[in-house]
Amino acid sequence: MVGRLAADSIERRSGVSLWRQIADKILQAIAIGDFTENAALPPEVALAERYGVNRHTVRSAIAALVQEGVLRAEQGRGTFVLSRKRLSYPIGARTRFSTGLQGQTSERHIVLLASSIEPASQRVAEGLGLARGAEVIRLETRGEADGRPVSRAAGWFDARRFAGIDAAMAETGSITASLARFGIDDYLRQSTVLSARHADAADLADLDLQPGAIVLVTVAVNVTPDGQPIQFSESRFPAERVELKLSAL
Amino acid sequence: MVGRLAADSIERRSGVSLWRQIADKILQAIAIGDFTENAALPPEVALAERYGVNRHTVRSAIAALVQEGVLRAEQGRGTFVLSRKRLSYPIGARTRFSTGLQGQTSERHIVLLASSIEPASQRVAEGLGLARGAEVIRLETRGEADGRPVSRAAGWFDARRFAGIDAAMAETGSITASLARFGIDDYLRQSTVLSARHADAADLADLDLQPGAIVLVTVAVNVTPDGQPIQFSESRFPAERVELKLSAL
DNA sequence: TAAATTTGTCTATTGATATAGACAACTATA
DNA sequence: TATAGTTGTCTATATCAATAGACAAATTTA
Repeated sequence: MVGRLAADSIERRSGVSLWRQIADKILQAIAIGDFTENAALPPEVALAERYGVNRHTVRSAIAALVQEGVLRAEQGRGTFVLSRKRLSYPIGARTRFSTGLQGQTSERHIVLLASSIEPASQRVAEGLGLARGAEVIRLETRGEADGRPVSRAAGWFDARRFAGIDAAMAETGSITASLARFGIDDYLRQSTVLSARHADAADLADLDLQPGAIVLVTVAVNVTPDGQPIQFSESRFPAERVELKLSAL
Repeated sequence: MVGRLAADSIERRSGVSLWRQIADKILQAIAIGDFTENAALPPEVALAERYGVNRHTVRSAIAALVQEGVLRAEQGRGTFVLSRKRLSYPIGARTRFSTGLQGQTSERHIVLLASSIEPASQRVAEGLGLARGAEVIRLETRGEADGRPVSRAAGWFDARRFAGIDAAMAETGSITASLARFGIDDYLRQSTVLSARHADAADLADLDLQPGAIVLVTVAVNVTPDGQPIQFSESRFPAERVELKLSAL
């Protein structure tokens, strides 16, 4: 089934280099739990044989993962798994950043990277039920768990209703707490649309990824319990570090 | 924003070739609605300039998408968009294949590709609440909409409780209808875990993809209204043709 | 009809990717 | 202390990916 390391399947002249494909497979095997932390990877020659490629090609894949901080290679001994399994990020009616990751990480927080006021684009206006061009506040945030970026999000709010939410966010470091200042005690996830793509230059910088990585993208609308839209957001998650757990369905 | 064609961001020596990255971006722009059906793409020289690559590199990307049936190039005239937007596949408490795609496609159905009886693997046993190694029935299916594959799934059922569900599935072409024969009138999605990866050889064949494509993967458990697990499943969706809409949370 | 625009084809060159083989350096173990 | 097993480095070669330039072929527009 999905991505056991035993899998055959390497595609030539696909536009994705063999070393990147093999790196992907190793990452997947780790995420799935085929290798626990500190476990030794099979030796390079064995991997090369398994995938039907040259040993040097396997070495390129391993070099990329060492660079990425996932593996550690020791001459004469072997190559070992450093990283933990993927975080399981919950998405449901009451998705909240920090509560969802409890138990999986010792530390997590949201950093406000930037904020601005801008006219609403077509899709933001639709999501928030505003006229196109109406003023909205945009908050750019990054979610971090144990010091590693696990999400990068842009959130839009009606500028008239939520004037000053940028300052509140900077102060509290929490969307939930910031909304509470505007009398929003509870909010629900109304809709979420999910897609995946290759990371672009912005993703690489924002999420500290290596080129060629895959990102999961969610576009969501949060509403008050009576259905009034309050937040439109687009979030990006590194597929190699995060899986999305759809809960409370 | 996500993948406006205006975006800069092409990564060199990433292990993903420039032509594949550009093909991805064009696909995304189409999916997002930047190009409607039959619309003309910008000329090759303009695309080359926009992405900062040679015209021949853009041509490689276009050639791949022509091969894929997404674009049509006409000498002297231009390059045109053939394919429709991505399907929006709903996932929620009551996810059903054919009801969910109503209105988006004129035709849709599930094909039973294979079935077998096998001992439950660790994760299947966990999902179904069975002992590891207990007999389970595996159904391999493909979802098609307007003749194009939009999903590829494996579903596992307790072999004792659902003996003969493979025949029922072959006959009815519907999981819901097959379960009804065993007295299951209603079932709910208990959990869904979502990830993304590069397509492997099996995905390419199963979903009729070109090498280098991305697949979304869901692993889910369906339960009866009183919480009894009845189905464990793993589904793969071509990210270029399908987005997942998380609904009714 | 002429000019401008656009895709198609060809040649040539450079750099990244992948293969092949040999051997050094380091570690663990018989 | 050999020996086997493993990662690290080097050279060489072939193929793919990307750049560069020129011109042909088809279509649209002035």
